[in-house]
Amino acid sequence: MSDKEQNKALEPTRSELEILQVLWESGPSTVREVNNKLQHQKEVNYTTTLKQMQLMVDKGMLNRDEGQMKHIYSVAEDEQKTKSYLLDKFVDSMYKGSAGKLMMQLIGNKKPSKDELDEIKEMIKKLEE
Amino acid sequence: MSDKEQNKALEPTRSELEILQVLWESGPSTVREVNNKLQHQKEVNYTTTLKQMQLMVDKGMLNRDEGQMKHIYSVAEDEQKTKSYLLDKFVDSMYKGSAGKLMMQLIGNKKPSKDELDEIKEMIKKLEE
DNA sequence: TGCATCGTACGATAAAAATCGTACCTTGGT
DNA sequence: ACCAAGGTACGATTTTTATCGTACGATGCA
Repeated sequence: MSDKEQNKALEPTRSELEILQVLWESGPSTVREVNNKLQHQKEVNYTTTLKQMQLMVDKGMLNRDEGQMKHIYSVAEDEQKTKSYLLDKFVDSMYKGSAGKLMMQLIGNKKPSKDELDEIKEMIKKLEE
Repeated sequence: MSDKEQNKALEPTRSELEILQVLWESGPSTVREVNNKLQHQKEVNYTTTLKQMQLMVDKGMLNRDEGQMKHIYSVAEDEQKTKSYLLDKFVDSMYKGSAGKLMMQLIGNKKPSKDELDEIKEMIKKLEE
């Protein structure tokens, strides 16, 4: 797979991302299951979701198990890999690659909980060793 | 301005974001200046950038000073406001709103420099007070 | 004054993304 | 064997985003 095609699998469009999120959350699913979850957020026709997921298979973004009539779809790329990729792109484009700047903003926007803060401190400690 | 339209001014498309970034970096500029900077990243026709920026004015995303022949464009929304908005959306959709989770990932991805780590620790300390 | 240069306006079009209708297949129950 | 229910396939279309060509107005200067 070429780099460009490779990136296609990592650069979901807005509605592709919605589908990925359902699959990340629920694990391998049928189209109907995904569509049902999507209905919670927006109105969308079953065949629209079906088509969308078929296209995602073509792009290598999803895998499909055609064993049974109800095909089972699962994400092709590792969840973390995709999220890392998107996060990096986000940091690079919005904060010129400075993780620190983003964190400043983040802490200002959403106050992390005490538990989360502890976890972060833990990570920092490990990094410093 | 309705909420939906309001959000339009805060939800740039990919190429709109490229233009915003130039303007954030350089301040108010002419189309030619923006286009020149864009050329560093990709090949794009002058009139394409012009049209794009005109559309952005229509959306309320940019302001335009037509005082001289060379119109001067500037971003309409505050840079921080837009970035906050996008960051929130990103955290919400990718990390279910957990700033902590994102930070963990961030620390794992881009090893922040020692200085950045210190800065972060400083912020955490302040938050805990 | 004529003309090359650089600017805007804007319709047309291309390309990408999203949506939907319809045809048709498979399965289980009666 | 039939049919209702629910599945896939896929072409067509709509909507959104991106790009460009061409017309035409301003300006400066030989």
